[in-house]
Amino acid sequence: MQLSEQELVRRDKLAKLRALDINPYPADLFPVDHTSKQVKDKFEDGKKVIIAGRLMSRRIQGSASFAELQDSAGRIQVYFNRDEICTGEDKSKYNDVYKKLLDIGDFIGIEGELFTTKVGEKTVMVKDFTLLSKALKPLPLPKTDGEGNTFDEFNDPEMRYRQRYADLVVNPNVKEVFIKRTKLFNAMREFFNNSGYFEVETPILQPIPGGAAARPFITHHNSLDIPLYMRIANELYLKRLIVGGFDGVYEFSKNFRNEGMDRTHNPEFTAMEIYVSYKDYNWMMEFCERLLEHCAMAVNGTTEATFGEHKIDFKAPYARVTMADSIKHFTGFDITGKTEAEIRQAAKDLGVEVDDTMGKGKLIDEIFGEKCEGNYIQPTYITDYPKEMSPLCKEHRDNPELTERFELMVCGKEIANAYSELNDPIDQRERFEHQLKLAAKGDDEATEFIDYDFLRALEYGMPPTSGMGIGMDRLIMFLTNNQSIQEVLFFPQMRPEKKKVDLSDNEKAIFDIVQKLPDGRILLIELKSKAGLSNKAWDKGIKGLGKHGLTKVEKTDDGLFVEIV
RNA sequence: GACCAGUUAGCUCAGUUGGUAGAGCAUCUCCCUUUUAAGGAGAGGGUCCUGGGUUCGAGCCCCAGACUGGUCACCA
Repeated sequence: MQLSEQELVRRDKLAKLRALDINPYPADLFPVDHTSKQVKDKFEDGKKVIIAGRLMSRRIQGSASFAELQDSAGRIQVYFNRDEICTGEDKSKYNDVYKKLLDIGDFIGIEGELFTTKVGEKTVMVKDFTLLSKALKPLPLPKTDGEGNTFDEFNDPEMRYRQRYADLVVNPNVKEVFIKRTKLFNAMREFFNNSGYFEVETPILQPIPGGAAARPFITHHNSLDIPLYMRIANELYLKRLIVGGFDGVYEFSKNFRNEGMDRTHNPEFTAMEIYVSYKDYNWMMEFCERLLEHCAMAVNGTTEATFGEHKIDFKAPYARVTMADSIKHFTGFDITGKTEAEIRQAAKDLGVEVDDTMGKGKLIDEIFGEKCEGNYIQPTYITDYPKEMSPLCKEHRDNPELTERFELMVCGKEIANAYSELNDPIDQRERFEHQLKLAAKGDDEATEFIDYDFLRALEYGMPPTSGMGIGMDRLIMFLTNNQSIQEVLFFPQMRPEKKKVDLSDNEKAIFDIVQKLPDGRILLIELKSKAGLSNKAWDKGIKGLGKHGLTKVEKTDDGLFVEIV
């Protein structure tokens, strides 16, 4: 492993600390009694506090120094004064340990007294300090001035996502996003629990990946010798629980889809699904808007949110538009009562790309996606989707071509999807079979598995039920104004980091020659001609060997020599 | 999958027609007892993403590749 100069310096300091009999990684608990925030909130001159955290900045002025300590709650200024820390003759704890052997990033514990500086900064006067953990790698440390301008921000997305731990230490706004994420989950859970619904866990490893159409991750169970799939949705399992007699069940479900990755898609993501018996989708719309209003308040303290250029308001109620009305409004074309051929022609006339594998439902969805979806900025329910694209949804009570389904659109993106759930087992079986036909025809969005156990459950009888799924990652993106899903996942999926090759071919070729020399030493010119490499290859090779510390070039009066180190 | 952009010191970034690789912060040494992007003086630190090619000479030009970001395509 190649260490940078700064890393070597820190390892050297580690050794010096040990030589002074200071354990850089002590086992003892440190009796912290205040956070940085508590120090500031309950500030009293002269109060004794014990705090701990990372040393994040230092301004050393000879025998006194100001520094900043960062803990989970923020930062607090601390003041190191030589004569306060070293009350006797021996000043080495300040002069050597503090000034020379501590670094930015180290965890230290401090016992001190509160005071206010001449410029009015609440500060902890250090009476004694303890090294709690030495940092061997320098943090990518941004600086912020008095006006909040940040300099040298650690902002390379690749580095930030690969080293989220460093990102969280140096970018406080990143931590804020994840705090809000957890607040969202807590608020939603609280809302459901207060409504009397029951949080459950259902299988992640499923023999049949149902409840959605997506390519699953496949794995294999050795003892059973069967394929298993990582769930793409949990819908069919939650419905089984409604069959089993629960009134309302919900689950925060990590789902896995083996599809493309981009700004809004990660292979694993979190959906919340809830099913409530004896309700329909109209009730669910009312429930959903109350839920989101509650969550927005809990996360941001207001129902309003900014997303990119848009101001959105989660205050209930939300507009409701049927899909047919929406298409009519934005295209002038009325899909009501039209045949598949007529709709296909209309799509072509509107410039929407369609092909012959698309059924009626898919065609309507394409038109909606292309011409309408993007227009809904404020939360809006789009209702009454075509039957063909909703195989788990109950037929509309007034129109057999439609389903009782809504999606909630925000900023042109879907964040919730809900049905009056289909509970007619015979209809459900026919819909599944129809999906199989669509899949055979080439529709890659059609489900190609039939879950017969789920059909058996329905045959025992499922009460009328409304269910809803919410994309939690998307929702938190809206609530924190992040355009990328990677910003709201601690550890977004990345390609593995490339492993460094030990020696390149050029380096090997040259090193082989050097190794075979009787005295391990040769004129550089001679070695170059023996290697027979192109100028560039030679240059790269010999420099590379030097870097790896395998050979060195020595200049003497007789010329340049290469020798083995 | 396609196209565009990027990859240079620990971090953020410059880098001239192709001619000894730079700055700020960080690091190291010295000075400094109420500073706050502290200050002053000095020093060290580089696989210019990788591999080929052109050239007397490549961070820069050409080819291939890796990774990242963006846009599009895909995505119940």
